Amino acid sequence: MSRARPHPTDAELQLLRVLWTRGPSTVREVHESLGPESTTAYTTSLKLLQNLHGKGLVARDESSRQHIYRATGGEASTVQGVVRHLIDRSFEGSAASLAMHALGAKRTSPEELSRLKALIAELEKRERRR
Amino acid sequence: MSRARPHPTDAELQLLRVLWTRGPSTVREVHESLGPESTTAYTTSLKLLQNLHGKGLVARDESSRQHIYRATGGEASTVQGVVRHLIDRSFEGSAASLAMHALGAKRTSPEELSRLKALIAELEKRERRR
DNA sequence: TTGACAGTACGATGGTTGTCGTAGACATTA
DNA sequence: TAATGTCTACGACAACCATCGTACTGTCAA
Repeated sequence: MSRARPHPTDAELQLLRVLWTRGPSTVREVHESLGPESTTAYTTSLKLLQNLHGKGLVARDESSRQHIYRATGGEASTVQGVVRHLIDRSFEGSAASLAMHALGAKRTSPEELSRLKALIAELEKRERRR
Repeated sequence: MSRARPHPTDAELQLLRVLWTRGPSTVREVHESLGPESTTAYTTSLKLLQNLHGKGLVARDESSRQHIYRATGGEASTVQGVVRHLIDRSFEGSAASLAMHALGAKRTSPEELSRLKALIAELEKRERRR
């Protein structure tokens, strides 16, 4: 039985995010995509990527000297795993509760609100079709 | 730089939740409100409550032998702190992104969807008034 | 060939977390 | 008073995480 994939930690998620947007990348590319607010050392990024590799959340191509990492899971499913865990653990299983707290926590642009409404409409349609 | 009020961890948040719904309670009351799926020892709950006390997230009345704990912050502000941190750290600052991932992660009842819609409408009204 | 450089591997460290065992203080009752 | 049970305090523990320093390996130009 192959173990379920473990969840990435916060720091790991940031690196995964780079891989999702950039596609397969070397350690250096990932590290330098982290933006100037990240002051951590190169070897920290390297180690985290290696940890992710150990967890099976990224694969790597070792054929060239510079290993090339890519995320094995899509963003949607990976993030949903993290979020689902959070919901169960801290929001009594209610996704809507988390969503509402999120909207209360930070100002959200009208455009994003529209997209959210569209998603809700979609979910309602699906619900009605049950 | 010590933060004024640190965030509770997952396990601590579960205890806080009990205090928010039950009101001020003894350790035993909190521990037994945890439900049967929690198999941890009494002293674990005690220690976590003491940690929360150390963090300033709960206060306690020591006048009687059984100390009585109560949450110092309201649920809304405390949870928002946690969620805001999560949004900044893992969702590129977008509350809507977290909200959408949350709704994608778990099925949500029509009733909850309605409440969510109401909140969005409220936010939009506020936005228009800017 | 050798020096400088760029890469990976790996161990060490310090912090946090969740968990529990045990010791000691206190109350209640026989 | 003594026995028993309940409570808090506290230390120990393993696991996990982020971080970095250092060692090792390979490449390439002079």
